[in-house]
Amino acid sequence: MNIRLFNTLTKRIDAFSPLDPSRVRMYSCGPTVYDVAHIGNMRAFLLPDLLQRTLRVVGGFDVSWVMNITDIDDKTIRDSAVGSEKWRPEMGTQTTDALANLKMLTAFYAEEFHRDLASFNIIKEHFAAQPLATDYIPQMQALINDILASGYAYASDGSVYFNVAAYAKDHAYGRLFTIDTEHFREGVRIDADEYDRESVSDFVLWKARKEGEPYWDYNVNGTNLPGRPGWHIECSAMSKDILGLPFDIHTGGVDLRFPHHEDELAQCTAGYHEHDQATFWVHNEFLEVEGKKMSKSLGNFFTMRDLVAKGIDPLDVRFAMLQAHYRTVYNFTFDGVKGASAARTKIQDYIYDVKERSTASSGSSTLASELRTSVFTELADDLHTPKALAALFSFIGQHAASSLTPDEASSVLGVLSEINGVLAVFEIADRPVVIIPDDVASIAVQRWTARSAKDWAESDRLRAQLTALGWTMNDGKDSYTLEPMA
RNA sequence: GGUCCCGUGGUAGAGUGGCUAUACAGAGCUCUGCAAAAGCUCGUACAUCGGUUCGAAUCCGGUCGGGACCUCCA
Repeated sequence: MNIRLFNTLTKRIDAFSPLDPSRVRMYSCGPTVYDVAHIGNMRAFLLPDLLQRTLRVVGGFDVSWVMNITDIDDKTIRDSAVGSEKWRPEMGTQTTDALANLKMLTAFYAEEFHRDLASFNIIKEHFAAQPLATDYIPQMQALINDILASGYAYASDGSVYFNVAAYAKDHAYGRLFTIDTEHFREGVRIDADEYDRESVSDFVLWKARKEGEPYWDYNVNGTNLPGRPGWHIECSAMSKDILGLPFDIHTGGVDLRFPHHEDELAQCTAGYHEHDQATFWVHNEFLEVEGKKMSKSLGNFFTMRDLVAKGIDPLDVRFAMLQAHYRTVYNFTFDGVKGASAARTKIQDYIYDVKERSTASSGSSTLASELRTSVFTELADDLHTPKALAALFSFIGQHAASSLTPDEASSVLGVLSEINGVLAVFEIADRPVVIIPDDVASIAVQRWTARSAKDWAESDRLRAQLTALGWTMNDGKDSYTLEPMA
């Protein structure tokens, strides 16, 4: 099925097709590993996951998905410095080697990051690579050299800056973001002591070493400029090295459109002489919590760990996020997650029921292909997950599991499995076997006997006992089932 | 200061110039000894004030509110 995507570069929904028909190459801006992921981060990681899954399952493409890990920046340096309050014993023992300290801190949070991704069913097998910025320093330095050679950068006090004005004379700057040059930065406070650059809009490619910070030597025309890479250069160099330019899709949060992505693009044009770093740029909107911007000061800032500690299943959060389109602000609420949990359970139960009715065969049926088409059409339309879920619910409402023939059940199950290949919030499996404790089982037997004898008083007494033990007894026509109460 | 986006029922969240989103929660009904499950039905919605129109929640403008970017930020 053909996939359409909103492209920030063209500012409209375009039909997608990969440059190389054999595979889609996709790069996602990943986390800066100085802390555990919050739910806003999770939404940003959910978008590329949904996208790559949709490309595979709905589009039928092979996907090479790369998500970088930024392990060198102001925050990771700050938090890994000797004497940092953020240092935790689990990270190891700090030494006078600043780079080693940085590596310990970032390795610790990278590990946490992988755990958070896994809890969201974003699985490592889907990644072609998860490169660390510090492993690509030579490539970054080479790119900066190329940009210098092109005349779009200058060195100043040991740092190297990108010259936006010079670049803008020859190339479009502001392709992903409409820059209002008339009022650019008017009224915006600028840290006066921070820069030696020629223009406030110039951005740093290489930052001069500060005492006590990790650094790499960098030979520029015979002069050593010890320092570290700027943030934007990391993604340009890694995406080119791993995927090659231009590649198909670049993803990130809306906040990255400018300056991060705009600058990545400019660097690739200036240094690699590629007009397009990527042909499609896809950005997810932010989320709010209870209608307000998530912030620590408002007390509505939640990490995945916070939610898990509250007893929330991360997959319920994933499901809740699927109910909103990725390009709209999503209002995260605890009631919403509770509702999402109920809704997810309903579909999961349906899947169990269908599985029970299905045969081993995996044929096709009109019903199944209707379901497939209705859901896939929505996913193919700029990842419209809310409509995809609505289509799924409508199908379930119209086709109770009990109404399906075994062959239909088999084919429907196959389609549900395909759908779950994108949504990734269900399990396609037999209903888990409930382990019934002996005392519960024996009371149930007694109650069934009493009930069969129409001894309602005794029957109700025993039901109360089961309820007290946390079990619900469901009376059927000829038999009963027991299930633990939620 | 500039440039944008959004404001839908108890909640989350689609969509559309006149025709059921969907889900959760709630109410009623059916089925049941009772219950559970399941099925059926239902409810008060489109921030506000004007304008355009035969007709607007949907288009235009003002107001109020939330948010984004211009500055590290998913």
